[in-house]
Amino acid sequence: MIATTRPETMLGDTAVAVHPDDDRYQHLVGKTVRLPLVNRAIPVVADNYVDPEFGSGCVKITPAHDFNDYALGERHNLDVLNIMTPHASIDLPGTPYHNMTRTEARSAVVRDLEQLNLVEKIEAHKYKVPRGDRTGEIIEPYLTDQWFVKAKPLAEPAIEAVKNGQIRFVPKNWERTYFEWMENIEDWCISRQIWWGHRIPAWYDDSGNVFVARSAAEAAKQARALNGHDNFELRQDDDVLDTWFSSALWPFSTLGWPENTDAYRTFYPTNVLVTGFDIIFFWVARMIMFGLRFAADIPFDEVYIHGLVRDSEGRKMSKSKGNILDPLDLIDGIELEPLIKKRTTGLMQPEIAPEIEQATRTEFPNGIPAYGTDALRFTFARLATQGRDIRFDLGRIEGYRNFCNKLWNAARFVLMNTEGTKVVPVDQLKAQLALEKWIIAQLSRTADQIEHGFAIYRFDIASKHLYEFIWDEFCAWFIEFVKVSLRDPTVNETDKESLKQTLLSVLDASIRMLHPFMPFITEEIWRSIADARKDRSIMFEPFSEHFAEPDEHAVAEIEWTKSVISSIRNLRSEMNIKPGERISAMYELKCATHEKWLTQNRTLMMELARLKSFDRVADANADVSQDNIISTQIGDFKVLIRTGDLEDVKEQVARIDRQLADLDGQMIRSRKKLDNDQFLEKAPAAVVEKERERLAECRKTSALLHERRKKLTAN
RNA sequence: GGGUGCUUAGCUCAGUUGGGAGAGCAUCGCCCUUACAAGGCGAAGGUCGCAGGUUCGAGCCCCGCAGCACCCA
Repeated sequence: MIATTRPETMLGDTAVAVHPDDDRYQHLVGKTVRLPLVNRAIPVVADNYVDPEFGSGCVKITPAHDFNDYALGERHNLDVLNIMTPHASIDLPGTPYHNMTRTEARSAVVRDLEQLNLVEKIEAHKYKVPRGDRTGEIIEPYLTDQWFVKAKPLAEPAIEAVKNGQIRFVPKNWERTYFEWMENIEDWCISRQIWWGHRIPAWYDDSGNVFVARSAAEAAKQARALNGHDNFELRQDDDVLDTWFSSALWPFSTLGWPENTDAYRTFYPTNVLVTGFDIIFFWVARMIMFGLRFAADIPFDEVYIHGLVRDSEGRKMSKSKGNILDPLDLIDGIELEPLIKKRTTGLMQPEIAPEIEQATRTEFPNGIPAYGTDALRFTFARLATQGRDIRFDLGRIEGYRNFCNKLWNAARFVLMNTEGTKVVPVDQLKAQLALEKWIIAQLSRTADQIEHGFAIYRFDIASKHLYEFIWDEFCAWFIEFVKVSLRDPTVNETDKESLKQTLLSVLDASIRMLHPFMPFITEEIWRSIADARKDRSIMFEPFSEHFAEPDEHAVAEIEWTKSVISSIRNLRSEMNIKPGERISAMYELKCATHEKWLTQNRTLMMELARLKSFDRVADANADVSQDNIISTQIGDFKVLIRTGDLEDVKEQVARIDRQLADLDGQMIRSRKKLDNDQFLEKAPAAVVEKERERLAECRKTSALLHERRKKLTAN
């Protein structure tokens, strides 16, 4: 008793197989059985392929119409009987099934078996049916003659080239994928039944002899030599080479190979291949195999594997699925209706158009706004992480479009304030002021991080640091500092000129580093910086430059200044003081360094924190006891502000309580750690010290919050 | 069936030899302050899929489970 999902193929059965250990059928192995309908005697064979638990434990074997059956047939030397024509109709002259289509034959076979009372039962069975990508037609195995490339001898040196580090994958873990495939490589079928491509260079004569040659003439010559006469007709193979076969030749065939051209000598091997993981074995592996075989060398040193851009639901973008995002539409923008039209034309399955239209209307109710080339390019750089999927999110590109805008506006400010200022390389700046040294140090650090990011192919890291430098340091702080200083009558003209030059030159250096990520805006800004640049291009300028050692003292000073300003802003916001309103503030200081820093940056603090006065008090605690005074601290530097009317006391108390609860939790954890002898003994000293500092800091803050809370609730 | 990978804030994702988690967008509050409202200044939001283990200490290392994705057959 056997089961099948394709009854018509039983016409091509050439054996019945059972499991070698299956006691039920041991006695039948080696005997023959009679195949109904066509009355063929076929052997019973034993093979591990059979699952004795499944069905009756007997499997019908149709080598010409099933991959597994074919393999089994090879093992047992079975007849291979192809029962169909290329058009999938039955090819069994002399039987009633001859010329039936496969579906007609399926019904006929079932009917005839039923008539013979040979059908035990018919039951529904769910299984995966492979379908053609283009037509949706069901695909079933069919035995034909095709050309294969013997892969193992090619694979061995290709595996070695990666194993010994000649070729490196980035990220490295893709080597596993490569090895997995290469070490289990099977012979490569290179015949393709399509109309375009490189036609297989094999010719057949009338007697079925085959001649592989570079040209028809050469094939004819071979045929003449074999047949001893000219009386034959040669027919070239109808199939074309697998597209990857031609692609595998690409690294050297494009350079003139097999001629020993200049280009070939110069550019083979090249240094890096950038591609997607989905074609590591389709293309990358085959280029390596062919390169080693035909060009006698690896085709490239490094393979950088990037992620695959998917739609917002994580599906692979596909024209036939109608979920593609055209980069040009992201750059120029597109209205909803044209977008729908674009997505629903040329579909392979036109019936899904309404579905696509609905999905498009939901996802892009207003079409797609124009984001510009620079924003798109920068977004992809930021998204180029080591993951395998990049789910495209319009929110991200919008954020980076805003970054483009930010840069443009910052450049406007710089240009407006630096007329007549000469731009110079950063290491030639005079830069006497701490805030100049600070921004240069930040720029220098950013340059290091970018260089590092590029070196390890982490474009996301490189672009992230540029973004943060430009927005969070240059725009948010440096420009604001410069504004204040340029207006400050106590700052002398020499320093102001120097400041302008630093401002302009740091912008210049920044956009040169940004240029690979945002080519158009940076070019435009760069040319605007000096008249002499009108007919030149940023493309030919140095990407980065030499920076002197960062001045850590200046960095500490300005970072401290920033945190004083931030702390005051924080207090103001908590007290609901309007941003424009000038308030009085006081401070208590205990160290000479702070005193010096304060003196030097007092104006910056007063302006950027919107203060009308900023005076020293001897004892902050004494003042804190007054009404409407609250305080915060940066290390042991205390800041107090006088508030107006306190509104929303409840809300403030609630916030303080939340903060206190949070602090309590932290202090408990810290104490627990510090009470643990094992921790003190085994953790590095620096970690222990950090924990102690954290606890001390928490205690200070906690005390301060308690004070503030007491005052709030007392009124 | 075999292989590979993923699961972190409402969404999309970072998190580099293990030392108490970040970004963009969205959200909330206050501001049209002369580069920028596509902005400024603040804020809120996460028992890092679940359950064990190793460790003084785990988002990160190990075992198991669940869910998802892709590749090969």
